[in-house]
Amino acid sequence: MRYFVNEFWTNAQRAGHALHEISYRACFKPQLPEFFIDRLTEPSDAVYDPFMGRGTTPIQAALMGRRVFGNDANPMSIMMTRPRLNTPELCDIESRLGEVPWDAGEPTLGDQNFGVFFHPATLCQIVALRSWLSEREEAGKFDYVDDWIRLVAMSRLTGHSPGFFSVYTLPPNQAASIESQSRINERRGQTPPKRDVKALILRKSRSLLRHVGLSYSQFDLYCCDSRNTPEIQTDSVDLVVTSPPFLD
DNA sequence: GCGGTGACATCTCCATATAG
DNA sequence: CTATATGGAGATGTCACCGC
Repeated sequence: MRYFVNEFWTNAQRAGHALHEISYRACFKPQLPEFFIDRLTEPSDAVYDPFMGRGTTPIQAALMGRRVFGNDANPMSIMMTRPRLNTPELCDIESRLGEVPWDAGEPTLGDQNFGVFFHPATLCQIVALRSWLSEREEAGKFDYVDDWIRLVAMSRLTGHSPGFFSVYTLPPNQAASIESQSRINERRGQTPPKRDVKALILRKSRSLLRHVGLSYSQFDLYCCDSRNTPEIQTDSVDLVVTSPPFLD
């Protein structure tokens, strides 16, 4: 048995299951919920995070065979968590990506403001994917493969290496305004290069799924004020692991 | 005015994994 | 092995706004 004492924030403790590797404004290491889930629950017990954020606690609990309850007031949380609790096969992702009409994207004037981040051809591909996913949703065809593709696309939008859709910018857990990105481009003497959206989504998917995937049905995710979650029955949860909203 | 404050705004450096 | 990709509950600098 290995004990990590006050070592949950160091680089040495960062390695976890590949499914955790989604950037977010703030994210604790999976070893933290793992530490408590391991000691305080048994398989099939229910674990709940009322402020799940990118979903580290639900993902880790599911990996450990626990039942999962998750909640966050931010609707993006479900988009970032749900696809990783029920992962598609790589071949299904690839064939679905093949259905997207990548050349049909028509950026609006508003979209074109993001030209400081994206090459025009890349922007067209992003817009094509966005429209296609919206149409799938409206037609009631949106499934777990689409859910996965949306998550990976969101996680690839901007970053500071060629694995992202954007030109070099701040790290993916940070945000640069359009004005500040103009300054970054000028200082570095750079313009956004062409990027292959489909290829990058596939590459990140391969990385996220390089360990065993998750096919898990025992999860309930909500987008509520955590003070009022009537769907979660009294006494139905064995352990709460969370990190409440913080001020920095 | 003045010091303290802020789910701010902007940007750096380093450990680790992986490719070659 | 070396080179590159990638992720940072990070590390600082601004500046409107507050109570006094």
